[in-house]
Amino acid sequence: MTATPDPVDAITAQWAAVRPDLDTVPMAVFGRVYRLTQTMAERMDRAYAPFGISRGEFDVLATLRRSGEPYTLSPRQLSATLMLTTGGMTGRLDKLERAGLLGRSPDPHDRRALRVTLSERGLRVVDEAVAAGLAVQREALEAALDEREAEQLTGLLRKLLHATGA
Amino acid sequence: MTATPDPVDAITAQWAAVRPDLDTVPMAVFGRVYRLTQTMAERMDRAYAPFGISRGEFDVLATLRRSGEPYTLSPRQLSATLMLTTGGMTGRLDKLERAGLLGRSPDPHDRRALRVTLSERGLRVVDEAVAAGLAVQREALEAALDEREAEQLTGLLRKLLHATGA
DNA sequence: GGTAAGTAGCTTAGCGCTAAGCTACTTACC
DNA sequence: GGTAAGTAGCTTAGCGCTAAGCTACTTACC
Repeated sequence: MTATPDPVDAITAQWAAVRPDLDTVPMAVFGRVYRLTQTMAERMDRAYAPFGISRGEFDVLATLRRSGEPYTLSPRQLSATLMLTTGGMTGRLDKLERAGLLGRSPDPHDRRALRVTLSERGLRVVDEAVAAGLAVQREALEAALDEREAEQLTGLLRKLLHATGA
Repeated sequence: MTATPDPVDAITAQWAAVRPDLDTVPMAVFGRVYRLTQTMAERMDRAYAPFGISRGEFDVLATLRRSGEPYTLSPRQLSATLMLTTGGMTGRLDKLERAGLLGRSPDPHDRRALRVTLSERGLRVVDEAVAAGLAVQREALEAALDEREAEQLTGLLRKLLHATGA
């Protein structure tokens, strides 16, 4: 292992010292996955901040955007896609509606349901924000890995994600 | 790409359809990192539940445990290691102290400071819980990757973590 | 057409966190 | 020894989430 050690190496080394019976390979992988999520979360927050939205709010706008025209989904579809309770989704939609980034209208076919639609401003904001977010991620990725390695990493993560039942 | 597609492949495909100008490689990587954290978080919660502790509380006990005898650190050291505000740490320590898994005592050299020490029960609990948690992670890892791949993944993640400033 | 089971979106209580600010110290410097 | 700056741990207000439960529907089946 000639690579520069990182905080996770320090943690596994500590465990190896006090509990040499433990296999530290799993924590070497998942510890880094967890920390990557943490450190990137901060960076993404900063990328979306100029647009006045949080990561969670971006996710709502992005889900509507990538569903294609007319950029309309139900709160239920959104909460299912984003693995969020309906209560949590109500809060996010309230904030985004107040900010004028989307609108809620009655579903013409089901009187229990609503249709959530991106506003023109919402469309503009998400189109700029997604580019800003991708730029931050690409910067981190390209600073660390070449194209072949990035592809390799994607493949390994896909396999692992399958095994965790995603 | 002969691998079975996963939910992240579906998302990148949707983006490619509506915004073909975007480079989806970064989201293919970080989207999976994020989802892995999410799905494993649920599994780890279930692994620690029999011991009556949450993931966050486990992290406190584990940090004390791997610091070695006498399993003592200050609240400040703990909150710095776990990247948590001191207010958040106060709450975790309160819960763990009430559960009898650790104790707080005055620092003999600095009257502002405290010393947090694992109780005997805390030591037993964390030793069992760390094994239970590792078993869950090992199960997922071994179901997905062979030894060479796991090593490769660790190396790629270490590089990427460096680039995100960890 | 009537009724039971299911679903959509919302409200509420509670949880764990952060940001800000507090008191009680300790440290550095004159 | 006095004073300014720094630090430890705590409290409080506010945030975004979940779990549970609600009303207003829709669907399936007799």
